[in-house]
Amino acid sequence: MFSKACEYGIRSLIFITSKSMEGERVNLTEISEAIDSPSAFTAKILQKLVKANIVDSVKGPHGGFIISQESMLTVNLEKVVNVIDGDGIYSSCGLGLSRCNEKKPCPLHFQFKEVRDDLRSLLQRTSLKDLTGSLDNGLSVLKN
Amino acid sequence: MFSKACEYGIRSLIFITSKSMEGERVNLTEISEAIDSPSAFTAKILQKLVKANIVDSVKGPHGGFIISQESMLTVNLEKVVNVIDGDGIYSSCGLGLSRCNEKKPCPLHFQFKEVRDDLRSLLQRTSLKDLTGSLDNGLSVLKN
DNA sequence: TGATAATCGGATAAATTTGTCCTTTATTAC
DNA sequence: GTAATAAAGGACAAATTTATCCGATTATCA
Repeated sequence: MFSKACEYGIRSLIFITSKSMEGERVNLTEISEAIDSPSAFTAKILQKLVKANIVDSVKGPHGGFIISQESMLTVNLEKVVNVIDGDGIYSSCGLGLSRCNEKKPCPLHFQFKEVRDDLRSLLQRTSLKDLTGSLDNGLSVLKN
Repeated sequence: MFSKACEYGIRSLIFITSKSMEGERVNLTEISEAIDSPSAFTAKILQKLVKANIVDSVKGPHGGFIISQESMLTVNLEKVVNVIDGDGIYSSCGLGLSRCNEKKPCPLHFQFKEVRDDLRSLLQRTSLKDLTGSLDNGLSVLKN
């Protein structure tokens, strides 16, 4: 569904958000251990997210990544997915046609559009903060 | 969403089904032209679908691919996707955790499961024949 | 029975995604 | 200011997906 990069990106952000709520910055090592991801690869993804102003980074000792109170409320998964994977997953044709729309649909267009729209609205209405609740009280995990 | 291979596979099957309803076999060249796909790559995918008994193939002059009346009714997209891409798209974790379930869910598990289940049920209830109707009366296309 | 038309199957190549390594740059603490 | 620390960024490597090529095999028809 999502790329590996996107999966790592979302998991990173959830972890960072969880720590940021307590005012703590987390560094790359902590992140990649917490979410069980290859650290150098995760670093690349975080760079993208920093450039997209989703997360802030601080260099030097006690540096790391942090998300502002505002961002954790306003940034939703749609934006995150869009930054990493692009908008293909909720906008492009299920059968791979380059121009598929109501006027010239693929045979699956109308049925598929519903599922795609549902996915999009799920991603839209889910903020980073929404995802940390279950994590913090131990009802969900970021690795296994 | 689906791999390129899967997209080509589904489009191929829709085209073959459409022709098979008129008792016509179609060869690889006709298929890859009709759906605008690389023919050698499409051949590989069709091999898989032949082995999975979704489509029949006949070698030699006037050979080609054909789908039985029974198959076009009983084969649904879930089976096709499963043969080509595996069942990951409707069974595996949205955030990439290897073991994610109600007991040990990822933070997105329950919301994501709904969309995934909707996708699965769409694929389950859609047979190959279902997809040919709009194509035959020109209301949908397989390339553009 | 031979020529031909078609799929089958293996090897290989190109492109993309995933992942690593190393140097540079910025920050903090001493 | 200097050393230690952490992200940034570039180059490269591995793995996977996408795609091509070609010989082998099989079936049909004249």
